Amino acid sequence: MTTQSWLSQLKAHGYRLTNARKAVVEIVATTTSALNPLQVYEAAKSTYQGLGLVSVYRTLEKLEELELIQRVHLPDGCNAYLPQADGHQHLLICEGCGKAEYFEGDNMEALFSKVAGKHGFSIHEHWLQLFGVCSQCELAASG
Amino acid sequence: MTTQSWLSQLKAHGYRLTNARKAVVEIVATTTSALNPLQVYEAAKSTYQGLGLVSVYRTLEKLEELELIQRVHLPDGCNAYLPQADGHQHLLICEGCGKAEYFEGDNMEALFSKVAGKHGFSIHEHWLQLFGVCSQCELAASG
DNA sequence: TTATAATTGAAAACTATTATCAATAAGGAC
DNA sequence: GTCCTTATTGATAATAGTTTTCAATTATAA
Ligand SMILES: [Mn+2]
Ligand SMILES: [Mn+2]
Ligand SMILES: [Zn+2]
Ligand SMILES: [Zn+2]
Repeated sequence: MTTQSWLSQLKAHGYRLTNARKAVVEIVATTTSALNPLQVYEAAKSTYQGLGLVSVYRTLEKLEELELIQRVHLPDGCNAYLPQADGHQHLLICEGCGKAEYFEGDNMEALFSKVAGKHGFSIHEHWLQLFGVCSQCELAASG
Repeated sequence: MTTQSWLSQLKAHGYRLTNARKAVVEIVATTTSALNPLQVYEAAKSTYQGLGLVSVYRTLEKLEELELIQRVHLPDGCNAYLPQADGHQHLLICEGCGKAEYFEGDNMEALFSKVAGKHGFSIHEHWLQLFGVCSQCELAASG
């Protein structure tokens, strides 16, 4: 289970397993939509009542260092986090419910070399995100 | 000239042409790299000494409403602005000097329909940004 | 069980952005 | 040009989000 594996990795890196960290990891490791620190705090507090918002920030920072989560930029905020994808993947995000899914298999090398040549840049990295509506939200809207 | 055209558009929408607005427009309309409010403020102050940071925020807000500028998300900040592209274009950004250029002609319909089918989403929008090094920075690094 | 040091939450500090407000000045009427 | 109206201004205060500080707590190894 992801939660346990993340806790093991924290431990393996010398971090102690505290109630605050367990509660935060439990939320972030299993979320299907990107969450900001306040959203994590509110969700995790129902598991561990004594949790402080500061510990959420601190734990997110560590999870990001360990590359277990990644920051996601959205139209209405740029500090939301999601479990990190394996390898090079891109995001597909539902504008209705916020559900985020990764996809891979973009093949944009041709585009990149065309643009690189035309503009005289050498390209190192790219961001690609798709926004749309998931089937569940589609149904909810039409039903 | 872009600066004049932007000022005309502000005027056409009933906004008065003030020193503060002129100074901000002059900077933002001619920049080649995305600037955040503080950067605009500092650059524009050399034109109009009395400028207040608040007026930069207010002017940027209006320019965005008039679709003369657009917000750009970067790895180290999400509140930078650039003159808006004509039609649907994407960004190519230099990691060295911040120079931003637009490009068009991505053809990603095949990718979109593949992803849409596989994930059961209907796709409405996409973000694509390329990061790299421009020829000038390349030279500076090697020379 | 005990000792140690990492971790905690509360509070204070900081930063970026927005709202308030009296003074100013742009632009239309004359 | 002068006058009038009111949009706009910059200073200031307020707010929101995030980080730092710090004494108390607690996870962990001895
Ligand atoms: Mn890719
Ligand atoms: Mn496109
Ligand atoms: Zn949805
Ligand atoms: Zn460059």
